Amino acid sequence: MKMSKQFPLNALRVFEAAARLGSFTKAGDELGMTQTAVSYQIKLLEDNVGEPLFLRRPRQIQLTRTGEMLEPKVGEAFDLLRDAMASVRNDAEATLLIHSTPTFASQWLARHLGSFQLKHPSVAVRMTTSETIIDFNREAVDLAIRSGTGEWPGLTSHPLMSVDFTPMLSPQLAESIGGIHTPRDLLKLRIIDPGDPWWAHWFAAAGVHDADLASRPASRLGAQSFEARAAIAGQGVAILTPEFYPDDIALGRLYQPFDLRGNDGHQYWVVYQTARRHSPKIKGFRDWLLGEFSPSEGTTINADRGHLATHLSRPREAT
Amino acid sequence: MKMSKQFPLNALRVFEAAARLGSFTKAGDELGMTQTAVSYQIKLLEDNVGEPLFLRRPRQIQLTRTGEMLEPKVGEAFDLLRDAMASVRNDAEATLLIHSTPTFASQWLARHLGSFQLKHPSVAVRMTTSETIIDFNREAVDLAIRSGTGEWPGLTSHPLMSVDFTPMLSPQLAESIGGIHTPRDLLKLRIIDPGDPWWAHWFAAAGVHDADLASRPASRLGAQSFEARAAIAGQGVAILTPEFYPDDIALGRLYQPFDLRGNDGHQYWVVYQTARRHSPKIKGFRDWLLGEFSPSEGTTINADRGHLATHLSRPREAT
DNA sequence: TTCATGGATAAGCTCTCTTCATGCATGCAG
DNA sequence: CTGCATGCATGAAGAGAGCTTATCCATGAA
Repeated sequence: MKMSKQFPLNALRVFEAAARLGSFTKAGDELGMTQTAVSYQIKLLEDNVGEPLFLRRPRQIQLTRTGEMLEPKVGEAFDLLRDAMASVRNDAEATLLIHSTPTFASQWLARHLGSFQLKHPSVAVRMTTSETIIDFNREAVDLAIRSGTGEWPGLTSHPLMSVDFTPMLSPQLAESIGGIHTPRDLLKLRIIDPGDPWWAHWFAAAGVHDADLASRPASRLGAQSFEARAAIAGQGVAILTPEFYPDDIALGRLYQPFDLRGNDGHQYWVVYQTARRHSPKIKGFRDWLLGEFSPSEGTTINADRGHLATHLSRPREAT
Repeated sequence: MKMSKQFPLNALRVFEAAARLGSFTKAGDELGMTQTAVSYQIKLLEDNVGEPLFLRRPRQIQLTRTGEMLEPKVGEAFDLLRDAMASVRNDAEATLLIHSTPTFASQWLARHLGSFQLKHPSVAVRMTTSETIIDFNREAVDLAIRSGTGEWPGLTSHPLMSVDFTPMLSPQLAESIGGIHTPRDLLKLRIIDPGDPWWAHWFAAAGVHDADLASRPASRLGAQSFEARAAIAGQGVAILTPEFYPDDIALGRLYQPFDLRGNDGHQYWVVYQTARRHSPKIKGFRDWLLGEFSPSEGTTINADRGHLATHLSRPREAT
């Protein structure tokens, strides 16, 4: 015997409406079904209970004693369910869980998030960061920002910006060796995190092939922002993404000696589960984010479920 | 938009079980469905809420914050529903509503009901009476006893006893005219309710065709039991159903001068809605009642829904 | 490694539930 | 008092939700 059908749930919902409204027809209207269906469901419930719940009088129905016993509890139960669903739905819109790389979080989101809050005052944002790429199935995250190729099955991704990199240092440090005139000049200075493949990539692009980076003392700081702090403090030259430091550049704390930027083909993406693409808060954040990156145009392309994201939309500045 | 599907009820039930048991598979077992179906229902609910409710970890699932919000309320609501259904089901078995003709109620049921109570101590009997035949759709009645032909659409009827009738009077009254020797002797006495068709029927059967009943003063008392009281009090001769007065006969308060009994083809029946034939309390009462009327055999035949009752089972005493 | 566990996905079928059409009883208006 | 409107029941037929079977995948344990 099926435990499941311990009691006919739908029939109870119909009963609740019928008892409340005192009419099968009205109940049908409220529930968006015909009077016939209501009649059927009530009978179903009566069969299940083994006892009539309504007396069918000519132009009205009336609860039996049994029906009167049932009605308040059932009503209360459905109130609870309605309430539970409503609160969850509201809450579902109320807090947005964002995951980001630490760098993007501290260098970009931290400074821009305020404008999103202004636009969506009812949404509370909670942010988590990690270098690893999270699995939406295992972590409670609505939306993530990550770098990569943009191809993640089951997820939709929109490109935000390309991850360019170029050496940066404090103007004071540059002046200490009489200015940086050629890429090779950089080698006179301490290289922050010389093991970073970005350095090799950039020097190659700059035509410097004999830079002996491997022999230099390693000093991986982990997140790019730490390296930036170190560079600002004059501790050396770092290879950074300029977009992340507009303020430091404007204030003269960081200096980009060459226009040449490296790019390893990765970009930043905002990603979310394709199945949830219609969630208002997700849509809201995505649209805001894309708007921030291309004020004029709002190009957006979806990945089809389960395969191959698409991209396009030029990064704000190409090399 | 369908109001009805405000929220997916079945999905909520499944969610409740899954959240409680911490496993889709176990929930499926409890609900008597496959893991696949559980997965489907949960996804349905998540779509509806717009937010995941479980994190799918390798060998376990875990509620998200949203799921945790939902679980207690939903659990409570289903407890309420379960409780409501249980109490109604119990109550459904706990009280039995019987309707009867006043005569049968006072003359037969009143004296025998005790044995039913003994047999079914958990069932409370509430009895209503009226001369009219009640409509099961309009009155809250589980089971009725009525006289008639036994043919009522939608109802099942079992014959209890034939409604025989024969003149009865107090022995004292009989003696006051030197005893009752022939049917015609009765005409020397006051006839209680001479307009009752039973009298004409009986006199005709007795071969007395010139009894001028119409001219006698009418005195309809309504229920047969009142007429019996009057007869016992010596106020005249009444036409009664002897089975109803075994005690009065045994105690010498009523006297049946002739074996001849009239019968107009009606009998007493116990009837109930065929659809409810499996209700334990109804079955219990019916079986008890039929047992009382034929201790040896328990013949019982159902009427098919909507048509033509059947009968059989000989009344305890035929004419 | 291999096995066992637990969940997701795909496709197809079943049976519940719904609608449509109709009937019946009653109350109300003219 | 007749005719109309209201409200529920019944029966037949169709749609589609929801279930099952079959299969796959990932992980933790032996």
